[in-house]
Amino acid sequence: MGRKPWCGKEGVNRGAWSLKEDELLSNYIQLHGEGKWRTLPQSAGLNRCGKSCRLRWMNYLRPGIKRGNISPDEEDLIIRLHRLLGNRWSLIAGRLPGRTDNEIKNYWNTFLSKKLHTDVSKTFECVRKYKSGPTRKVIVPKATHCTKMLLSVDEGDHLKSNQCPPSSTPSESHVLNMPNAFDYLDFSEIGIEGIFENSNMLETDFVAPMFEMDFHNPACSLQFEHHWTDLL
DNA sequence: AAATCTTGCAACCGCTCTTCA
DNA sequence: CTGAAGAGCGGTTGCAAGATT
Repeated sequence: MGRKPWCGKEGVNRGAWSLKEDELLSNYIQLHGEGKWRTLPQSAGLNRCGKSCRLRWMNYLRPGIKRGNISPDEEDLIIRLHRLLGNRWSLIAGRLPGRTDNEIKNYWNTFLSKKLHTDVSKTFECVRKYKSGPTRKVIVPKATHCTKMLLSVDEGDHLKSNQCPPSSTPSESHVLNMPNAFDYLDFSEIGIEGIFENSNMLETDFVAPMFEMDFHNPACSLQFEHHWTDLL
């Protein structure tokens, strides 16, 4: 005995919702409240899948939904939250009143992923220039402990299962497989302004889709530390 | 002006998680 | 503990509208 499907594949309306359908759904939910999505369509007189009704209500009909015009502040928040949470659209949406996970996901896929792709290229170019430049007149506050690193999602996934590198010998550690420890610093802790003060790049331009990882084990942090303090 | 391509977004699908009997 | 139902999530698709050729 399998589980019952949300709705039959045939006989229900699909595609764009009509005004009348929206009205029926809104009226029903205002009277009876949300929930029981499977049986709602029949009770509300809708020839729709319950799942479809839920989606329509959550993303468009629910009171307080904002549509379009993502403000610069909201965009900035989305970028920051995405860096922290990844593709957890519902969690990100939870921090943006009136915005839905679907809208944020669409916005990310159509605008921000492209924008950030460009920014990452700019970032690597900037880092390259910094490292190869003849004059490096910057003063960077040196952190004494590395307690946090930003890793690419793949590496983050790898490390999540091993909070510490598998080898106690740094040279054998997979950490060295990272292209450059410089790329993995959490600049918020050591002062990105100093690093880029002579470049044309703004701190706000330094945005990359990275996974933030905290090291709760101090010994573990120290294993990583020399990889990046050597660079400073 | 017509055909084709691109883009943005609403909606769908399949899966997982939670709840409850 | 188990399994079914309810709910939610994230990836993907399909289509309309605008842009380009």
